[in-house]
Amino acid sequence: MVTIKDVARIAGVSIATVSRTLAEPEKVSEKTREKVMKAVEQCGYVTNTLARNFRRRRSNTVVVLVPDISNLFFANIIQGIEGVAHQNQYRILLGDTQQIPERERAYADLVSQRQADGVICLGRNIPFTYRKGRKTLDPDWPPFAMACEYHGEIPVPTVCIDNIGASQEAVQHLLDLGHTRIAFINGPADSPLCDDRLQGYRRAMKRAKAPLNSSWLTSGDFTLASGYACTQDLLALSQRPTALFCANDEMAIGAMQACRDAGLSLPGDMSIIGFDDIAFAAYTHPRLSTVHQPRNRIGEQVMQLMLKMLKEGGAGETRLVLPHALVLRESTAPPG
Amino acid sequence: MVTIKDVARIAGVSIATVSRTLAEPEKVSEKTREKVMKAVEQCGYVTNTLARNFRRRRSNTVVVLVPDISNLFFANIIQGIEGVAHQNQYRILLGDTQQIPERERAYADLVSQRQADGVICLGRNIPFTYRKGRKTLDPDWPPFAMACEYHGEIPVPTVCIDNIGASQEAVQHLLDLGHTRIAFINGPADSPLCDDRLQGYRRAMKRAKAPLNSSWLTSGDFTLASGYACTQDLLALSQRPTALFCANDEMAIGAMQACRDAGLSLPGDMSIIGFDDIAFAAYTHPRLSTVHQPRNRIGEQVMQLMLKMLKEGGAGETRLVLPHALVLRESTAPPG
DNA sequence: CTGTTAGCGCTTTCAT
DNA sequence: ATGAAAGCGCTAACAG
Repeated sequence: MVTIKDVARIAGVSIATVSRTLAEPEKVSEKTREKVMKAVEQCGYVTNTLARNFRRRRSNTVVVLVPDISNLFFANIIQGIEGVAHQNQYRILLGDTQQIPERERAYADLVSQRQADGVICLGRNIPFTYRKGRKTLDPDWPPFAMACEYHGEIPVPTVCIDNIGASQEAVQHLLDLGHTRIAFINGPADSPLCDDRLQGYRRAMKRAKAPLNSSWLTSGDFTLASGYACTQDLLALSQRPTALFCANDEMAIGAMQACRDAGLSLPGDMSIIGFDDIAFAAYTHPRLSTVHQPRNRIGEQVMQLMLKMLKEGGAGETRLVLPHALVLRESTAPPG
Repeated sequence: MVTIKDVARIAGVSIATVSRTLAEPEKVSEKTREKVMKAVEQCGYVTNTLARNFRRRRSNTVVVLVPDISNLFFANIIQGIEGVAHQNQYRILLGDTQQIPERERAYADLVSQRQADGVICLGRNIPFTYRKGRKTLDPDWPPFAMACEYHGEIPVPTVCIDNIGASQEAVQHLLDLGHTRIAFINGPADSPLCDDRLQGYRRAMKRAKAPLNSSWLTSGDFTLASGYACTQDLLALSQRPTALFCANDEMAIGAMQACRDAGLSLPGDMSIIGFDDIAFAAYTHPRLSTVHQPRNRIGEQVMQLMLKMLKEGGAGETRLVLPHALVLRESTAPPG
């Protein structure tokens, strides 16, 4: 293996000079720089980043915890994160946690082991141990930020959208079309984000004086299959809803299938609106109306936030709320 | 920061003993082990993996190069890779290359920098420089394997399916239904995998003595939009096909939409068959017939292969061909 | 079974 | 502007 020593020997300078030339070229005379660069080329030297990171006590790597990479929603967020990371010489260590606390912990531990400098979490669990009821950030935690999700009590720096507002708008759209029997297929109940979407739903229904029927409140796990199953339950009700608001597009697409299988025509017999605006939403039949989230930007912004924390330590009580947009396509119509 | 020295001091042993206790507990007396473990707990010591990796000259990290993580097909493969990696104390550094050579190179370089021990490539490009026309593995390359894709000339260790056979079966299914005017929406022409799928298509058509019309051969880039666009072109032809074979499910779903927009009924006016069997394929209208690939297993196997190379160096001319399966759903029918 | 010791390759004072 | 030297925290001979 070619090391900095070899380069120094060939160039006839000290290893310190080689190191400087590579890291801070402006601090070295032009003549020396040339000599060194020639030597580097000649022997094919590549900096051993492992040694550098070890010495510098940081890894230029950020762990990104994803609940499930086979959930399309996260892909664009990751691309956003990765783009900014790449521009800033940072690497992304992707952890697909499947919401398993042990795996979340394992990845977060990479920071204590100096394999990573910070943690970005796209799921709803904080991957560090903390006393239940804690309401402040623990100064012992490494640089840590969340995207999409947020914590109910601890003010973790976060990039997200206004889930209450977005949800309310989606339901309002259904109400505006004349629906009042509107069911909601939400995500897991223990998620603050889903809490907010539920609140938005409630708020819209209440404001419109539409009946709130608890059997119209179901929750799935964001998969196609769970959307299908929840819809089957909803269709079996004696008081059938005429419209469905789903907390993500996958469940909405599952819901569509369940309706078709039950012989309903869409959107005539059932209006359906989703959330996220994944690419597939524009390719369903009928095309799915949904709430658009700026996924790429969410990723970019949370990585920027992380970089800031890495440089300056702490980011205060940042909560960056990015704009969403209702995208109306073909899956909603006035009640038959 | 708590280091191995602190633990040694508290436990009253040498740092070597601490290191041993943590790495090879069986080589240490039980009494010492207890002392050390207690000291570790007491001061909250965590091994600095960066220092360890530096000393051991390996990182226990494998780079996975993905052409596009927002392409669903890759997600399950990555999950397979990650699962096996995790079990073996390996980390995955995910590189979303967008097929940009510069980015592929940048990620592959992590190996020369000792940030990673090997490279798994899910795309079709070899991320190392090599003379055009080379037909053998370069011994200077780090442990390197491909999944799904493979190289036309260089015998890179690979895990894949029989693309010629799978493609042939898909087209044969269309032929069996009575179609002869079968168009093919393939992926990018410079991909060996797509070459094989084209060959399978040709073989099936030839064997059935069906007409081979070059205007029925199109290629997209595996996205929904490209499937849509290719289909529009196909529908504008005076000699319209009655069936469509698409090289992935996304393009097939795009094709479905284009057909519907053109007023065709599915599968009556147009049979469509896809490739991959992503989750969405079972939730289209009509449900998409397709070729199933064992994505999780592909990922698991390629990581196993990588582990083997990492341990033993070199894997010979391995090409592991996993079984595929035709999944018939509702999107294919006899020609109207 | 345990301790001593010599680095791994690099960055970073501190002199010069 | 450059060099000498001191480690970063850990592992792995080697000796005892």
